[in-house]
Amino acid sequence: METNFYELVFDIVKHIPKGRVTSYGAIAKALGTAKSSRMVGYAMNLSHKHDSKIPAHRVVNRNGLLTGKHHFNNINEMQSLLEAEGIKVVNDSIVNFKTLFWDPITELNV
DNA sequence: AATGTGACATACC
DNA sequence: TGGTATGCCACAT
Repeated sequence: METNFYELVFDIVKHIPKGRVTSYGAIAKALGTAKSSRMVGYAMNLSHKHDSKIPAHRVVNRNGLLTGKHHFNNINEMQSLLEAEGIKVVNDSIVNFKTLFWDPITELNV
């Protein structure tokens, strides 16, 4: 089998509704490995290896800060993608992050 | 097997 | 308020 962890992460990220965002910790927690929040981001870094489209721009840290934008091809691209989804981003921070926050546990595991 | 690492999170100074 | 430090766990080497 493949590396389940990444698969699970990608699966959740791909299920993030358009115009919504979530945090690494939330995903990790949804996977049952709340402590591996770092691995979630790590998985995203490898997302480019996966042919699947991973909206990594919808995943930010607990502060709603676009910490991972530096890992994109273009730093501006992450914010542009978010704005394209209707998400307001100011100073690399997501506006109304708490409102736009999408909890995979609540949505996927009702 | 052991060591290093990290797109986080939390605590402390 | 902000930088530093540690924990944490799964993957990479």
